Amino acid sequence: MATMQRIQTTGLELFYQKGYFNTSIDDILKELSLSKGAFYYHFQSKEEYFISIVQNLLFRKVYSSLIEPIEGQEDPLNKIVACFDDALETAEHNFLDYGFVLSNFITEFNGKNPDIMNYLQDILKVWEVNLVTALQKGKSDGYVNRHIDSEAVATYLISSYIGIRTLMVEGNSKMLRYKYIQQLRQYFKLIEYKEPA
Amino acid sequence: MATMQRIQTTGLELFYQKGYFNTSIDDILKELSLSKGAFYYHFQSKEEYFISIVQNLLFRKVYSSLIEPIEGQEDPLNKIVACFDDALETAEHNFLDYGFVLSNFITEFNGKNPDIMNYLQDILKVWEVNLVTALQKGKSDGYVNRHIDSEAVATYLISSYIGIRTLMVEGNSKMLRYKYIQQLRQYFKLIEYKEPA
DNA sequence: AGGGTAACAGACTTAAAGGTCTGTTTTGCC
DNA sequence: GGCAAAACAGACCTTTAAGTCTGTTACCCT
Repeated sequence: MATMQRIQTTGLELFYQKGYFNTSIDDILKELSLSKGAFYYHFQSKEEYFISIVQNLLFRKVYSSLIEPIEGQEDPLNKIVACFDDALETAEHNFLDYGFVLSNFITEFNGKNPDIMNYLQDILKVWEVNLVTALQKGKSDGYVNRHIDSEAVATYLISSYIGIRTLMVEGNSKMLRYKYIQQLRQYFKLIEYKEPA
Repeated sequence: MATMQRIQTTGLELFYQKGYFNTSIDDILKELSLSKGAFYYHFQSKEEYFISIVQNLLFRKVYSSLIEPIEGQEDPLNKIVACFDDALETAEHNFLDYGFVLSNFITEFNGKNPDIMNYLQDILKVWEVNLVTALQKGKSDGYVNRHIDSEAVATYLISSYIGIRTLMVEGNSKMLRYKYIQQLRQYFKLIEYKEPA
């Protein structure tokens, strides 16, 4: 793999684990057995470097795990449950979990770097739009109740996911996941299409 | 106000706004026009200082805004909605919002300082226990459906609250709050006691 | 083969941050 | 008033981290 990509991959891992401000360039280079020269040959600054990670790796990561599995599918509600459950299972199996990458960064950069915040919010926006689209399609296809507010549901879904991932860092993630999915299913009972009596 | 408390109060504000690791002792002292000598007379280290803030100010803050308004009240579901709505309104009126203090710190310290993590998780635990108790009491008092899993509901509530507060940092907090409360009410329709037919 | 450029090594500079230490001021008390 | 202890000031030390710069190695192309 090219050096530049290796630096990005390792950077995302460490930034995720320790946070952006708490991870030094030296930490990353030590992990890779590389030198300052190598790093600053490929990137102008730590900030520009981080942005490149966000736009490449982070976006792809969120997309492939939370957006793509739902996009264009039939039966959005069950797909969403399955997708969220998969994502939580992955998190559960990490020995040490560090929360939801995207929301961690949003928390870390809020009020500090509006530039980076925009890139992060963009990813959230794509996710939200995709959920709304899926719900609307679900209405057309007879899976979703036509009276629900798709945008509000999408917001609520994202909120709860961000929150449960934050809670899961504490340890008892298996139980949390179970409870969460259980309540998500309950919630969806209100959202799904009901046969007219 | 005593110097020690002033240092704590200002510290919580700055830690909240800029994060713990991104706020220097000098930042806080500059804000207060105090010197290093004053600080280290009252506190042993930055860490011990932060812990004192968590145990005093942070706990009280969470307790008074999210726990106390629900504790021991009748009709828990409506109380929870009102309480959450109040808390979100406060956040909404901050020109610059920095998210939910408690979950911000949890995100920041996770994997870095298990000691501090415990103190933070303790606050979460108190919140959760209180919600569960309120829901159980609601069952006895005929406000809450006896078949619901109180612990799962509490977890789901905390998750969604943490999440919506994270989302609200981006700006359009008024709309987010509206959508969130709307969906929360929907969700509670499943939870509330239904008159036997 | 050799020259040129891309890719990298690593010492160095500069700034900031946590913490120490010595000295000074203020306060409470007899 | 005087004195001891609490409360604070601020220079200083040490470490760390971002970024620079000069020099060296590896690779490609004719």
